[in-house]
Parts: sequence; structure tokens; C-alpha cells
Amino acid sequence: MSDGGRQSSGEDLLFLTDDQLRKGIEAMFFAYRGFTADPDRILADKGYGRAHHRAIHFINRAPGTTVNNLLSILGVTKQSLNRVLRTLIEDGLVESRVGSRDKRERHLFLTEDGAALERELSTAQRERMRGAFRQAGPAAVSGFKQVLEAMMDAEMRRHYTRLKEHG
Amino acid sequence: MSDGGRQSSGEDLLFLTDDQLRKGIEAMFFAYRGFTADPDRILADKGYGRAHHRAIHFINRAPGTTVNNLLSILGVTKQSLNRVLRTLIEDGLVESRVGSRDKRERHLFLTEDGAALERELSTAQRERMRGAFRQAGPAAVSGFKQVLEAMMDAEMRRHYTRLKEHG
DNA sequence: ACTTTATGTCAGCCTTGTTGACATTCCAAG
DNA sequence: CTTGGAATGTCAACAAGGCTGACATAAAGT
Repeated sequence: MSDGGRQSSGEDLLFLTDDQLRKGIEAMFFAYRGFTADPDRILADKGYGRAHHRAIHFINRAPGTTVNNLLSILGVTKQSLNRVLRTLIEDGLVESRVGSRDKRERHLFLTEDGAALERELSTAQRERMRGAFRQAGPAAVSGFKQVLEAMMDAEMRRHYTRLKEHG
Repeated sequence: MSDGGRQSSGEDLLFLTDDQLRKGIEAMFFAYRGFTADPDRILADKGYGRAHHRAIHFINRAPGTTVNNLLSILGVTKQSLNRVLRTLIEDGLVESRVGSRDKRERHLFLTEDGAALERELSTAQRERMRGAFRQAGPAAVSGFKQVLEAMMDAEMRRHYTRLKEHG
């Protein structure tokens, strides 16, 4: 087995023991369920799933984004995304405009209805996050974000930081 | 819209602005992908999925647990869990023993092979977590756990804290 | 003209969630 | 003791949403 769990090196490394890491892993698992629970409930009522939420979220964040860009943010195949986008367009929540510069591209926008659903979902999710942040306090929130950022793959961190500095 | 985004109340509430919450939400989304990436790769090779990982993890954490208990931890239907357990049992990674007291119950254990896969998966996931923890430092890790715990539903927090204090 | 890029679509597969129906076992009330 | 309900777990069938592969179209780039 790995020697990663050793607890003495002269420095203060108690937070890197296997047991501490295990707690972090389980915290992440249980917390993610809470994180998605509220939007999931709203979506289930309307016959959508988490995939629709993700598409709506990032179209809202970067209106006019192309399918390809969305693909790279979401990390799914175009077939998979296309199925979701098709239903959102059919239902009038998303509008797809042919690019003016490059007519191969489709630029995606939320319609009024789409924006309304986005607000409903993000408000629910934000309230959960707000409760957790308030309870934990500003210092904890800062640590929370540091650890999460360090946990991302390089490409995801790229997307994250780009969106972070306003998109 | 909610007034949650206001930034002034006399106190230091800048960390609760809608924009800060949005960053937290996106951090959670991107980080969770990194969190599951390494085990997912290992599992795909062996023809298993994330659901198998979850079952293996919690059986390892609480050997002899019943199906019902596992159900409540995982938050899925018994039918869904059953399918996963069946393949794990068929493949000789998990052993299911009929309860001695109550013969309706099945008590679950990892076999040698099951324990070996568990180690492979948890080592990979722990290394990712270790890298993130090390990079962020002990204070950040403490905040990370505080926020995650505050984000859980009550029932999940029950499971989490029970497991936390060694199980 | 030819190739590459961006997108969409069809078909088919897998995992993993769901509900419904059913078997077994336990326990408690009559 | 029996019987009916509750708890536990299994089997079957369906849906969402991942995936791959093949192919069509249109626009750009060379």
C-alpha cells in the first residue's frame, strides 16, 4: 500500500492522512447530492434532467456561445448534447442562430422562457449555496474554492477561470 | 429577483453576493468532474460504472452492512442498487450472507478481489484529493469540509458524520 | 478543386435511474 | 396457531442520458 498515510515529517501534515482524505472524499460525495437536489426536483416536474440544466446554465453565462464551445465546457459528445439542445429548442427555451461571420456555427441564446427557467433553477441552487456559505463563514468559503480549484483537471480549470473573471 | 445579492449590511458579506455564489456553483461542477475522473477511467476498463464504485466504497467502509442501509446511504432505489450488487456478486467482488438473526436481511462483504479493486479505486481518488489538499493547505482544507458539510441534506449529514467518526 | 471544420442526424449500445409485480421472512394481533 | 401486514430483497420492463460509428451538409481555408 502507499505510504501516503504517514503522519510525521517534521511538518504539520495531519490534514493529509488517508483518513482525512477519506473524509474529504465522502464529504464531496454527500455534498454533491445536496448541491443538485433542488434543481433536480424542479427539473423533474418539467420533464427535464440535469443535462438540460447544465446546457441552460452555460448558455446563460455565455450568450451566443457556439455548440462546439459548449461541448468542450460540458465534456460530452455532440450527439449527447444535441439531443438535449434539440428538445430545448423545440420547447422554445433556447434559440439557435446561424453565425453571421462563420455560417457553419450556431450561436445559442436563451429565450424569455429559457431565461425564466434559468432563474428558477439558479435561484434554488444559489439559496442552498448561500446557506452553506453563510453557515461556514468567509474564511471557509475561501478555502472551499481553493481546494475545488486544485481538484480540477487543467482544461476544466481553464474554463472555470475564464468564466470566473466574468464571461 | 431576490435581494440576496446585496453587498452591504454593515458586516462583511461580500462572500455572499450572487456572483460569489455563482463561482462556488461552477467550482463545484467542474471540481466534481475531476473528483470522479480517475476512478471512472479505472472502472471503464473493467466494465463497471460509478454506481459500482459507490457500492464498493461503502461496503468497504461498513463491512456486513445490509442492503437497506446501503440504500439509504446511496439514495437510490433498491432495484437500482440490486442490479449493481448482482453483477458484483456474480463477478466475485462482493459476498452476500443471509442474516442469522433476521433471514430477510443480506449482509454484504468485499471478497479479496473486491478489496483489491477498492484499494485501486480509492488510491487513485485519494491521490487526486491529496494533491488538491496539499496545494491548498490545511486552513483551506478545513474550510472546504465546513462548506461541504453545510451543503448536505440533513439525512446525508447524518450518514456523513456517522462514517466520519470511524465506522 | 480539394480538404478541413462545424454542425446535425440516424442507429445502436451501455449504465443507471425509475415503477410495478412478486417472493420470502418476520412479527404481532386475534 | 394462524393469519395478515410490514420489511426485505429479486425480477422485468422502461426512460434518460452517456457513448461510438457512419454519414450528410455547408462553409472556410488552401
